Amino acid sequence: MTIDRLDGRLIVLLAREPRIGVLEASRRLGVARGTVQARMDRLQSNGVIRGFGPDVDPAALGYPVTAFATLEIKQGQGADVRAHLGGVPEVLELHTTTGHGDMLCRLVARSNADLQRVIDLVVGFDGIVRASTAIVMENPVPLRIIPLVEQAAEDTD
Amino acid sequence: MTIDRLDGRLIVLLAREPRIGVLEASRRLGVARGTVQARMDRLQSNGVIRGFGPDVDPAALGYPVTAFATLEIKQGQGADVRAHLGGVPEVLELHTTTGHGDMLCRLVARSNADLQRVIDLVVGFDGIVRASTAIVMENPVPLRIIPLVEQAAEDTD
DNA sequence: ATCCGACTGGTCAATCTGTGCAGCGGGGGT
DNA sequence: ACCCCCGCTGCACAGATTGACCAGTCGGAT
Repeated sequence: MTIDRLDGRLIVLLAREPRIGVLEASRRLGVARGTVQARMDRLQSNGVIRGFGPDVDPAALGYPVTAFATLEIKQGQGADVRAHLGGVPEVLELHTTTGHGDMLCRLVARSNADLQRVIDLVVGFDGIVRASTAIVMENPVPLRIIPLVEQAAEDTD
Repeated sequence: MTIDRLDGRLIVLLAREPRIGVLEASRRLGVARGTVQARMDRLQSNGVIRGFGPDVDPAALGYPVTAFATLEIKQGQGADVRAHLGGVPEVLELHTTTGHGDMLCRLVARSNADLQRVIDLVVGFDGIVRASTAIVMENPVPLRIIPLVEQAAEDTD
């Protein structure tokens, strides 16, 4: 998929004011409503826009501590470990990677003390050989997509 | 902040069907429309729901490669490094952490070859002493929040 | 020259939103 | 035991938005 400048502007607009409607968006972008509708449909069926899920802040839910854990897995235990971690709510995402570890996961916890519980929960599983954890102190760049969208839109013309 | 079961059900519903309106949501949850409106307002002003940004898939934008880089920073260069990385669109998020590295960032690239360019861009900066990169192969658990929301809602009663 | 896809600008009925209202009930404080 | 307050309900209203159409225009490709 490629996106053009109008797609880019639309996505940025949606990101900045998510509650905006199709009509208002068309006014802002200076195009007809039908165009915005068509673009949004296309972006969604292309999979560029997966959806408009609510952006929930774990900290506000009582989970202010974030950490990343690098896991080393016993050969052939990958599927079991995936299933195990998938069942732990505090595991927000899980990746299998190249490099020193075999997996990388993002964890949240209610406190530093609670993080110990979560780590025990995660690591206390047979297929996991070793784990090393990095606690997040600051988040200078929160998960963002706009700069990339803008670059992708530029590259198209 | 704490959330109750109704908040939890509302968030889950919004996550599953983001385009749903207040009226339809109230029907599904079996409560009055005003209640849903009040809950949504509260969740948003509490910061539990940050917004409803479009969920953009970098892969669909032409950036199918994801990697995590652990960076070691020269003493006192933190602010400069943050600013530098903030200016790179391919840096989707950045954290400062405890542990072996000093920072952890998520990168995307157009290809494995392109990843080299991105890494050079990221690392080619004076304040960065060393970097180690892990390329993501699979993503068994994509970023999710629902299980945590459900747990938080349970814990409340 | 012609076709085609994309965009425009307009209409239509149906629906949803924001807002305000009075009534009701339980939990908590006095 | 009593009363107050807050949250929820059910309802109403005007105004705005949506999804679905349509014919006309435009530029690029064949």
